[in-house]
Amino acid sequence: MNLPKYKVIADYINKKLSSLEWPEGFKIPSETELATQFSASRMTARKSIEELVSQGLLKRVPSVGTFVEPSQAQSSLLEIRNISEEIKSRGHTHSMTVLSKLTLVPNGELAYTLEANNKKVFKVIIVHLENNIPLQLEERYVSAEEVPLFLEQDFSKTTVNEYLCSVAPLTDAEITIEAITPTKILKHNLKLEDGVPCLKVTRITLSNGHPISYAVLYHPADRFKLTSSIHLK
Amino acid sequence: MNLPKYKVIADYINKKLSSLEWPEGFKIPSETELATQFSASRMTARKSIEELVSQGLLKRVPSVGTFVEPSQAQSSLLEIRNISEEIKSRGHTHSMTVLSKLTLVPNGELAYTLEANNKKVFKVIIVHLENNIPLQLEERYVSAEEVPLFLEQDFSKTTVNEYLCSVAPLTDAEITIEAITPTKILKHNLKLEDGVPCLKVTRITLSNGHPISYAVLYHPADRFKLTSSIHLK
DNA sequence: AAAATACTGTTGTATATACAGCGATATTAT
DNA sequence: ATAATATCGCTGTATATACAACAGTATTTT
Repeated sequence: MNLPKYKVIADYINKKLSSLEWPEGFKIPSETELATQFSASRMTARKSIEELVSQGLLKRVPSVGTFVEPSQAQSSLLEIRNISEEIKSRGHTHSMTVLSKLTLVPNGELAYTLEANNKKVFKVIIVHLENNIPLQLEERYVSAEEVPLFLEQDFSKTTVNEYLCSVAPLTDAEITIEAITPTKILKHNLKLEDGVPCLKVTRITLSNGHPISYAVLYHPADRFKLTSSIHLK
Repeated sequence: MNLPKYKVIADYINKKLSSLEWPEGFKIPSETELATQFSASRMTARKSIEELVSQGLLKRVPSVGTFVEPSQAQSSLLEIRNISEEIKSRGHTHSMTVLSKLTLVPNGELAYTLEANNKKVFKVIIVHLENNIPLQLEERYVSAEEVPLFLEQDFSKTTVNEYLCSVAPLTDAEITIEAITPTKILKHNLKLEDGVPCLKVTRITLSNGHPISYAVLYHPADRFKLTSSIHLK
């Protein structure tokens, strides 16, 4: 690993925050102090702090100092990935059908988000069924570099996410939720009635700062809701 | 006005973007070009660009250039309540129109979720506009018992959430997200084209274990995405 | 004792500079 | 023609430096 220096400093601060060594309201070392501590220039230390400020973890008060913010509400949106669990918890049967499985070299946005320029990416398309009725179409792209044995798995038995969790620590996720009008193919695969819109959930998953998976999940609007409980601190 | 120079440059870029002079996909001038144009240093021009990148308006591709992103509303899930902040952070104007304001005694599910059997509940319907284009229809039910002075507020100036936050600590939220086909009234109020589905976000907010608000937020699918970054512990 | 003043620490803005990494293009060699 | 090589442009990181603005504290003056 060869992280840039400002990341190193940001990681250091992050650790202090997550360990609560620097609790809510704590005044963290000044830019100058951090700079000398890490033999960096003040501007570099500043950049680290600003990253955390933009994440809402710190707050700056001009002429006074930088302080630890109250910890944010955390969303349990993670449950999205566990469609299998969710179906089983309703006492229904969950099954999967693998529609396709292939290797490609992406270009454009996909290459960019997966940091896979001129590198191989695996793609699978899977339909998740609840009591044999389609509930989700999963279109999944996985970095071949990060997860080389991906295609050898049997995804009618193990879910993609279960497998990914077992081979790499998933550290970050970026989720986008949209409402869309389904394409013809989507309508066919999800056995949709005319006029039923779709929920489209796009999820980019990172493992230690590197993207390993790009998932697009489609749900029929008439059979699916996303729910999440959040405790606000 | 005595704006710092990097703000001046950022405003300049923003103007180019909102006027569509620099359309989606356009490669904007490089850091060096902007710097010389404004007689600033490269680092200052860079700071302007980075501000807009963090707002999702621009995207940088190392060694290649900086490009205009497709304009789409973005919101992190925790900021759902803060649509006003979100719009302002994009340098756009946020305005609200109150469509209706009334008191009712609910029955059925609403009475149940608000724990308001035979009790009064306030209802308001508000349209949120970004640059005078509707971006959200808010249908809000608030427990009269918990927030007795609710209807006396001017919700064309203060958002409902700002007010609720000021009178009660919001501790928990339960969010449901759906895709729906808009009703006629909804189509009219959000000025929707035919065939455009809607994102429907339902949020029940609790204060110390008691529900105080039931909100239904509708967003046009072609103008809005919900995004959320999550750090997985 | 109270008020005015100076000092120190911290963040905010701005510049000039340097080099690394990489994509794209042009040039040269095969 | 093709392949190897060099060059250029652009972003990314890093440093050293300078000054402004302001809060809080210490010191001096009244």
